[in-house]
Amino acid sequence: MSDYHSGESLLFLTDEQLRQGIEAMFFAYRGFTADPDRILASMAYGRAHHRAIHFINRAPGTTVTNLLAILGVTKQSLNRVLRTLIEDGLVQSHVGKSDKRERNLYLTEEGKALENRLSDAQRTRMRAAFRDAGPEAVAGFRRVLEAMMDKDMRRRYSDLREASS
Amino acid sequence: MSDYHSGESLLFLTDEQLRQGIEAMFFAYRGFTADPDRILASMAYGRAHHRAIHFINRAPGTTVTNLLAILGVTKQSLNRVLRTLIEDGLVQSHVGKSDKRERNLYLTEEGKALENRLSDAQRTRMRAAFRDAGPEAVAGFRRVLEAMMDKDMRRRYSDLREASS
DNA sequence: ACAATACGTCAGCTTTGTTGACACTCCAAG
DNA sequence: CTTGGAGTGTCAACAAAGCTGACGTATTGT
Repeated sequence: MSDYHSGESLLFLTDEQLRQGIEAMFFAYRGFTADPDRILASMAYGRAHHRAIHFINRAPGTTVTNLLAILGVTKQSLNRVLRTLIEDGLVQSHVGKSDKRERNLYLTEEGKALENRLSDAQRTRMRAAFRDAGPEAVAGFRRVLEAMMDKDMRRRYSDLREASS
Repeated sequence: MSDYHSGESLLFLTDEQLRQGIEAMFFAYRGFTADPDRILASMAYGRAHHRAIHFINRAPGTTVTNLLAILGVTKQSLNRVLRTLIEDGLVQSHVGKSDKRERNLYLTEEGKALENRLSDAQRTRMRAAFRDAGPEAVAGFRRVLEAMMDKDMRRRYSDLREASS
């Protein structure tokens, strides 16, 4: 079960290598969320609020249904988070212009300020990691992560990339 | 705020590039946990059980305190998970030989069987991603992830790598 | 007119994390 | 040999964030 093409240069597909990849993901994801988590903990917010804020900032005017699909949670779960953000004046919900059933979500100035604080913290770590590893490593990082996504998530990820052109 | 050394080849450190890295981590981590999650959902277990099982398998005989540090949760939280695993006969807890305060944790045969099912699912996806991306991309992936870890987590990660030699 | 869609909300449950308090065992140092 | 502290386990209470199911309302499109 351990060697697939013994002798060839497929050593990077060893079970041991794969396990190291798994553990690297686990430990790195912890680092990845650590800085925003610290900021959020000082307020009444959690990771779920961060995610909502991030993607509303990324795609201003997005609808609830779209956000639901991106975040992969239930309506009820998102709604709880969204309601507190709206009550606290970080997010605005406007009735859709063409389709009045839809709500278009926007960050307020205060919301943008928090988004900036959070993603600044996260970007700082990411920037340091990218710089340490170098451009080729970053390209590889991105390639592996993209290959690891579910098919629909890969589509949404690509959509977001194209949207920012 | 967007360009740091305009003109140079540091385009990979653009805020936009960093944000894409952030989103890639988010979507990829979802894929990363999706397969084991599906298996666990069919039992009475969750991700926390998976993590405990993984690291007990990785370092048989590890102590509770060590596991606590690796997983980064509280004693009470881990204990709840560990207790159900012991009750269900997946994990054995032996009183330490030299220091009888410590408990050395081991997987039973049944525990190993579950560990195998779970990590098989996870490895399959990881293997596909690694193969798609190629060995150089994998090396870059690992380099970036390692740079993204907290310092103590990086140490634990290296320790685990060395331990399997 | 009617079915489907988008959204919000109520109620209840689960997992996994948290604090705080307390007890027990055991090791080591005084 | 006593005593302090480390390692462990457990009780209680709570919070964040996910889930299902059910229901209501507004709006849209057929």
